[in-house]
Amino acid sequence: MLQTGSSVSTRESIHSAAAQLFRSRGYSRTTVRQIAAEAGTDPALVIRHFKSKELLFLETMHLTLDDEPLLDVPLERLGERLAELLLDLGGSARGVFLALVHGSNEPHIHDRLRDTHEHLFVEPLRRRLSGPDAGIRARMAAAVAGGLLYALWVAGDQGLLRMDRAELVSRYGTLLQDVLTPRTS
Amino acid sequence: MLQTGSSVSTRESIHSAAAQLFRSRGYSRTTVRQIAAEAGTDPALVIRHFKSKELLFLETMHLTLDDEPLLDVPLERLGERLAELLLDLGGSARGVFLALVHGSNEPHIHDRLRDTHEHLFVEPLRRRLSGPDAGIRARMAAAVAGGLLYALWVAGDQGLLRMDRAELVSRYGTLLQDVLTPRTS
DNA sequence: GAAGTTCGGTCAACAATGTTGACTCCGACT
DNA sequence: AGTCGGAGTCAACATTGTTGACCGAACTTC
Repeated sequence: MLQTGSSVSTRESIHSAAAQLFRSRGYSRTTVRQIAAEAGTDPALVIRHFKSKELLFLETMHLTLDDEPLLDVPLERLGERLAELLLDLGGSARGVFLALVHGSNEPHIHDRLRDTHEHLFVEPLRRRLSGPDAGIRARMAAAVAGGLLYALWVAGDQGLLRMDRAELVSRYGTLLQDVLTPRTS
Repeated sequence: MLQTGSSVSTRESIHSAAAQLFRSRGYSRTTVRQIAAEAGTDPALVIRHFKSKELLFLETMHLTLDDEPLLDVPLERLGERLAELLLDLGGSARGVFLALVHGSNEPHIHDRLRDTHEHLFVEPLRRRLSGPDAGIRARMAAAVAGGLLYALWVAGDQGLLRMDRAELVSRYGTLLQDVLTPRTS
């Protein structure tokens, strides 16, 4: 194999520098030259390694959720557990989510956001539900979950942000629970 | 008065051209030169009239909601009415909402989105509610409402988009109603 | 060991972007 | 008549993503 020693390390330098910058500054506000500088290399090399800024973005911005907590909880506590999961989702997840939302003006990034929404929220919930409208309920719960992240992070609702976490978990938990397993009033 | 005849008309040409382009192509994908061409004028004039592309964006992208339908409906049908309102919100409102969401990487646009969320959803609902937790319920309902628009337009959930409108109104209506006026189970 | 090929790296350049400044022009007021 | 202010035009600037030309080193092949 031809020398890959140096290439791998610089490629990874670019990758991690890009991930950090995209998370903290978003897609449009981070420049290829910034990434190159942070990685200690040349802007041209960034493009050479990842073809384009957009592909680099797509390669670095992955949002995953450990869905074990959603699987091992009894069905009647699924809403509460999901609420906990969402409100504990801080740090890097926030940056990735916002970068995807903000960048989704770009078609490919929009596709990525759609996929993320699907297999981050819809699918795990769908697997826990049964009944003819299980799909619909899963999608609605996913929309409610996304709505929480939207209100907190995208819209920046100060009222919700300042709320006591326990109360928010409780209220949003029962709300999600009602969507997932409706009370047949 | 000094000649304002021509200036007003070109200024309005720029305004409407910008509004249309921002709505259909978003903030980052519409260029000042495109706006100028559409308005039949010069890129420099666009900046001269509106100081910057961002200020032009803020001046054109306003999202308003006719909240009368939320005021004249009995309280126990507020959720359903809100769901109808959200799902009828098509056309230009969709473009403005998406432009704000996508552009809110920019701090000033983020402020605008926060204000819009506040006085489009939170305030009208807050006014219809009473009780010690009225503010919280209004904010949560606003988050759910935003979540619907997020799932439909930002994430582009195909499952929800293909759903029967009447069923979506019914399901989301009762969901919102439960948030606004909780059943004390 | 010599030649050659392939890849990482550097540099300069390109087109397109938002924005600015210099300059012209024309209508309005003194 | 003259001057003043704002609208319009044009050329330029810095910055953006991206490309192509070159260089050097390491591995392969004879």
